[in-house]
Amino acid sequence: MYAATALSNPPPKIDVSGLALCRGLARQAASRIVAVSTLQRAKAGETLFSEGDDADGVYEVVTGMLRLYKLLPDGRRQITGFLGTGQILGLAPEGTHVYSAEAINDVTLCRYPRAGFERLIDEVPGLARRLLAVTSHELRAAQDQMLLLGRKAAAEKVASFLLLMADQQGNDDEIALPMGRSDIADYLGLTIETVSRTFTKFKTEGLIALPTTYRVEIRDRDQLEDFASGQGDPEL
Amino acid sequence: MYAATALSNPPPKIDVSGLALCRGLARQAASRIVAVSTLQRAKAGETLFSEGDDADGVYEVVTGMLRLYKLLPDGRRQITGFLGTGQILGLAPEGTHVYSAEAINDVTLCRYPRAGFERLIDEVPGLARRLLAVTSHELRAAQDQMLLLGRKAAAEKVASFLLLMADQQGNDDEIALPMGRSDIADYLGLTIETVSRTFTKFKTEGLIALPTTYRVEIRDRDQLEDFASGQGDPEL
DNA sequence: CGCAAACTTGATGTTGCTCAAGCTAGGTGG
DNA sequence: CCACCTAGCTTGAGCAACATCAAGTTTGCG
Repeated sequence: MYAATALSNPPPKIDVSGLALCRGLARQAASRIVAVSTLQRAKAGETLFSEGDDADGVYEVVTGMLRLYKLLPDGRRQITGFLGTGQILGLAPEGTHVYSAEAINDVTLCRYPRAGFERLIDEVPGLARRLLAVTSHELRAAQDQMLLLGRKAAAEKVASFLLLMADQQGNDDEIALPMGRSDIADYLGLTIETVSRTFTKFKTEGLIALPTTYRVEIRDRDQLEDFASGQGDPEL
Repeated sequence: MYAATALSNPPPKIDVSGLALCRGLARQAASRIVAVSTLQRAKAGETLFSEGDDADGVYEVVTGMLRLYKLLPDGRRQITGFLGTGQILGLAPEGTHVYSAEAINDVTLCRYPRAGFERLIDEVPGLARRLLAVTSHELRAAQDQMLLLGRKAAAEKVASFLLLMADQQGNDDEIALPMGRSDIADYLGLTIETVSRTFTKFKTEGLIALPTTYRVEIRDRDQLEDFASGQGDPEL
């Protein structure tokens, strides 16, 4: 089912049509991009690259999930995003990565080395535009996250997070959370204790169920959406 | 001195070479872009467009300063950026603006209407790539801001803000703050009272001087930088 | 079955928010 | 030209939300 399974040594042909970076491009354009790409794997917890490293290429997540983050000198961490299948990372026109990237679980990636990729941007029609769409979409997500971090209360942050995850995963009310509580806390600008307490509160109120620590079931999406937009019942 | 002054009815020729959007493009490419552009002005407090509006075009700030922001239904506001001379806004590949834009003081803009601009992206060599650089740079700023909003304490936020403004303005220790305290508060995820108290504290400690409400002089950049990166003396 | 890591729950503390007065500067009209 | 007026800034006192510190408890793995 997963490409990762099929890939277990030695890696066979990639399913070209599935690469998100090529979505919307002509067949010939897509095949030129695929030509420079290589598959890469990372184990859970492994670091792909760190903030400040030379950007050696662009990556696309094939399976698994990554966390992107920035650190303060004293170790405080802000996770800027969780990336799943089809999402792009590593675009760094200024030459160095501005965030670190780690695998949350085992991850398969498609890597486009910098050298070849840079050339393709100018040569492959539509590619620059496709990348523009990708970064614009990321920018939009970043702005939503700024609103969340700057102006939402803890319960509103957690509700927004659950709905975002549900959205990313398509399936409406059964969410997988591959990341731990401390990743969630560092994504929402909270502590793990506050995240945990809020989960418990939502469970007690019947908004969600927690079959396991890493799995959430949405029970009352409407009320969760009210919370996420700041209209939740403050009594709860 | 300002283009705004020179422009007072009727607008004369634009100084093409000064348009930031065209930076790095060939002369002929630049002139095609300028051909579709029009000048536009906005008074202090005026709204350029609101979140959810159809994106009718791309803008470049020529003089003055804008605030970009998002709102929650109950009126809580998060300012996602302050834009000065040479900065681009309004790129919205999905067709609608994802933030609102207002003039802080009187502003002069260069507007590239959507219709013509879309075509140019495909036709003008290097333009798509130039736009990619612009959005990548914005994305970088957005990620810095996420770290600030999620993980920095009040004094660290204010110190970071002052240094950012100093940076944007080039001149090292005399900063103009065209925006009011409530704009600063909504940018940093604080209240105006906390911003005001922190300014007073920095002044008392000799890190800054406040000749007027809208003007800051940096007196001890090193210590301000320590604060901004979270290494400031917690005793202060 | 035992161990360690991660999560949950509880008690207490602190930062920054809220509410409430003053204060100041800039603009207006007498 | 000056006094007034108002919007915005500053300052203060009390409070609430979330962080911190400290045990327990669960989960998954060897």
